[in-house]
Amino acid sequence: MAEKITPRSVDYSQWYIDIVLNAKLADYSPVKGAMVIRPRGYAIWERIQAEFDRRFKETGHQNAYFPLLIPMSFLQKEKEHVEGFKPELAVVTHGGGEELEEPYCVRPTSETIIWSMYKNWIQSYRDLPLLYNQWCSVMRWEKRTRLFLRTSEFLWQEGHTAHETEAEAVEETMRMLGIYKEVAEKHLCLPVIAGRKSESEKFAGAVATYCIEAMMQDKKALQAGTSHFLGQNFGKAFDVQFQGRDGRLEYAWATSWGVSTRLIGALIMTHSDDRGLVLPPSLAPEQAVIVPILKNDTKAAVLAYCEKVLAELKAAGIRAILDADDTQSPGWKFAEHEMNGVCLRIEIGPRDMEAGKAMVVRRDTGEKTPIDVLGLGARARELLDAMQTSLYERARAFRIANTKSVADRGELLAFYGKDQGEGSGTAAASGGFAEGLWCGSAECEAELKAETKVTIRCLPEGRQEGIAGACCLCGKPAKHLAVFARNY
RNA sequence: CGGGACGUAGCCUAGGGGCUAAGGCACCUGGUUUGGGACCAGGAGAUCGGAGGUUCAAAUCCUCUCGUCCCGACCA
Repeated sequence: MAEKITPRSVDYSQWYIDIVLNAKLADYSPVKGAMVIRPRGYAIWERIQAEFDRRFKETGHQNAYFPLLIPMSFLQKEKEHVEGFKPELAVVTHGGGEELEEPYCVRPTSETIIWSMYKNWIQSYRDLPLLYNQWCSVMRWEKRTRLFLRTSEFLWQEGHTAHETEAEAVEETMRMLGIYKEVAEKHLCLPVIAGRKSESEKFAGAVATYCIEAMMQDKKALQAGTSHFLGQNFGKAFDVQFQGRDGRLEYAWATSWGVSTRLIGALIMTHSDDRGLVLPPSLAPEQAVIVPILKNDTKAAVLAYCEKVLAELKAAGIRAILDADDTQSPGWKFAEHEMNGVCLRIEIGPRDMEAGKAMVVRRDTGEKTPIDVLGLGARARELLDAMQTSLYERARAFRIANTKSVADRGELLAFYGKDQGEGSGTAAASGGFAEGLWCGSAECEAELKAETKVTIRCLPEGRQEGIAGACCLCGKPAKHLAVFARNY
């Protein structure tokens, strides 16, 4: 059984790939570095999208769409931006059989083309704020790719807003970070740390980058979303000036923020197990599957009974299916639905039918409970809710158990082990999150990275007050509390 | 872009100069089954990644090429 999935303890990376492929979430494509998102994976993305999109709209944002291709010269208008993205651009040099006068790049992110348009749309403070978002794909020519986590083309949303004042833009940056955290925790059941990036880790062209960071089961960090305060960098680069209430011209203040299909990778690496995918009920395409136990003499009766149960589940608002295929054995179906991450399995055979019961099995715990078919919808709902809570709590407990406060260099190095090795990714290899004080110098950061591959994931929000003590790297007076980890 | 491994059916693997390229999984047909990945019988599926060369003879040897994976470097 389950020879299809490499256990996490043997090879975490391979386990992850096995889950993605076997649960039919995605597949490798003929295009190097690009993957196909299959219907089962896309269905999850659609549910994630729906949660974000609703909140974007509730906070006043509108969806729009900008071109895939961006004139190369646009990228060059913001110095740091072009430096940051140039190495990973795909460039279009020909069109209609002729060489283009000016090459286009395939968007790696859309700040530049969007701000080139904002110039036309913003003249007065009355035109602000402009709160636009687009759902699209972007392309970054990555040298080394991993399904969902890093592919050359990926799906995401990018919000781009323009504001009258710095304070408003900062507020927007934090509002969106808050929405990311809320959806990550409530729906993806990912406990995340929200915080600010260090200078060296921030977005190319931003004044400040904020992020949410999650811990995967191998104790490595995964950046799950980012929100940038861009200051007036793009306003100036694209000459987006407006006349303010005082009659003076000022450059617009900007933010941008994004989450991508990488979230699906986070979902997998946080909750799934050696049997396959485990999904939070709120995002699972199938929340329950009824597996009938069919025997020759009782087949018709059991199936009819299952149909009634299915109707009751649906009436209770549960996304349920009936697996009536009689060419596969129940055991085969059990394994298959576990692989696919169906939250509840409801076994119904002649014995259950006689007793008016169904055997309900939770995907995350494997717990089996015989439940009266009368009122099954409501009970299933309770189980799904409990599962949603417990996935989050379990992940949170895991993160806490693998987070350590460190006072000095010795403790930090001991926590991560001298040699990073990556251990080809066995779950024990990565240490976890370390919390320590930091002086703020890029040298400390760079040195640590070179030595151990550990980086500052973020400076957690709300914990930066009253910092006193020595930098855990160099011993000089500290300015920040930092969360350290190896990351994806 | 450096180091390594590898391309044989949808997938995994055998065959390393010779006669009809072998097996497992998956697939199709029929039947018996069905409470943790069922069984029997039959069937379909391959110009052995591509090009060139050596040879009476190439999946097999040589050269080139394309591609994939792993490890680095790179990377929100």
